[in-house]
Amino acid sequence: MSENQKEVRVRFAPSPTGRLHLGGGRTALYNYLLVKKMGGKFILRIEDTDQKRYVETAEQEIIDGLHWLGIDWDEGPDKGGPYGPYRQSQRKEIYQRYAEQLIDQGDAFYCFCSTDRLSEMKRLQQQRKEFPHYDGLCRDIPVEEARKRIAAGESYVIRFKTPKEGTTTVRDLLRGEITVENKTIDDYIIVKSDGWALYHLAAMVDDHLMKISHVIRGSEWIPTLPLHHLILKAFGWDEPVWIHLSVFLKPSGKGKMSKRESADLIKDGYSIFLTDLKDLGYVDEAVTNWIALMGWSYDDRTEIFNMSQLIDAFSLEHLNPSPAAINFTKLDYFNGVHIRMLEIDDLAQRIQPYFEADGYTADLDTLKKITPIIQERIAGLDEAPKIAGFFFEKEVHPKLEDLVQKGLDAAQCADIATKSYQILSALPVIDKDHGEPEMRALVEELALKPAQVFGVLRVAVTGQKISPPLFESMEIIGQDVVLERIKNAEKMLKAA
RNA sequence: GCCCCCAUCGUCUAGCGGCCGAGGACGUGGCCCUCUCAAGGCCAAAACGGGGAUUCGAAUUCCCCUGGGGGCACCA
Repeated sequence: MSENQKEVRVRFAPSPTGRLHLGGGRTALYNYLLVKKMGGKFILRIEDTDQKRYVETAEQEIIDGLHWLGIDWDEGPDKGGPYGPYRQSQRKEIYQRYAEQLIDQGDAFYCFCSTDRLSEMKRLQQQRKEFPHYDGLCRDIPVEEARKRIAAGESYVIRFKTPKEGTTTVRDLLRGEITVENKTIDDYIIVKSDGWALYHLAAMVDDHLMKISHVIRGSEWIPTLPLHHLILKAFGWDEPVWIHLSVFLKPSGKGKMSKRESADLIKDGYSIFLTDLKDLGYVDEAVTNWIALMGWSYDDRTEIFNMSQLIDAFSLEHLNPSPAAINFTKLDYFNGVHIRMLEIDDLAQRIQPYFEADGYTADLDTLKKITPIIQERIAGLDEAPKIAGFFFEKEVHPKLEDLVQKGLDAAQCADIATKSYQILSALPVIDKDHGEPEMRALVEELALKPAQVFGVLRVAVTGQKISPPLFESMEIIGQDVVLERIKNAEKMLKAA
């Protein structure tokens, strides 16, 4: 296989330090779409070299979140693969070996500077309005001497030896060439004093060993891209195609969302965390569609996509490098659209947990009858019990003020209830053919507006001013219960 | 402070030199439909940040400014 037609291999490499959010989900999505589109392998790699920040539950949440979005991988910690292990914490020796190689080649050096000296150095530099960077004190300590000091027990880190002259240019697929002066690239630490490699070394080593062809990652990596290029060059390895995605900005467009702001969002029914979105009533199809379109587009009009359509349509060329503000109202729209596209049985099953969460015992058979009449009325799965919970209530408790319709008084509404009862009780059954014609005749007879007559019935039968279509609802509730509820409303109105 | 990235309606975006007196979508306003609420249909308001340059011709190319964002850890 020649250079330009090697297999597409991409990776999503999250750090298990927190929760999977929108930005991570999108990065994973684009990686996944590329692979599915081009044919190739998707690798999940866990970057857990920092044991201090490790969060026990994070890895599982990442896996759950990705699965929820419909993303799956070919190689990863949970499935193995030919280039494992896929958890960096299990690859410590590999990184040490490559770090040694860099030392031997003269591309890295041992550094014995104390953190005290380093922070003092940084303080002085900032005072002089310079950018904080390593001053090079240990840069030229001969390797033999350094190894003696290490043998004597001195603590050390390994730093990459950056050239101080010239410039480095790296090509990013959507931004073109990025050039920086070498003197602005610090002698970054690549191995910590505890022996663990840092991202800059570990990721480059793994990407090479795992034969990654395209690196799609967040733009927060652009500043260290030249360093990564230099590291790859020191090893003599091929470079992947670099693709740096834009960041997500808060809805106002002013900056990234802070931890605090992210936590506060939930109060408004939104969240940037994937697993929260599910609980909030969003369907995965909508979330996938939504994040796919923040930073990528297909053409000037198509925007409703399911996963397979996304795969068909995806191309790197349509990626957009500019930062995008998160627009939750558009997510609500996508959610409504995708909910309306679901099959009845599917939707019925998906709303069931939300009824249970709200304390209703909702059987699937009834749910399947309700689903068609609420499908286009809910913008989120969580809204289903709010609008249709009364179907599972033994009795409803309408408010008198709701029962009395605009332009009418209680006595008039009581009369409507009385007459409705007579009409509906005389029917063999209430369904889509029996009930509405007769009731419309009553509207004529009383010379009232449909809304007034149906309004009394709606509140009496559902207990709510807002409900799914009246007659379909009554059919599901059943004639006996409907009549009982009308009778009850009639009593309330007469007593008023 | 230094380095880097980005720049079309409020927001997400189409546009890759003439098809643009700038298209779509969300949201907003109005109308229609209508048993409530939705959904749906129609209409409207709404943008190329500024200045130079290149060109017969620039939203599209180049430069400067401005604005916004990201980075500057023994985190990723």
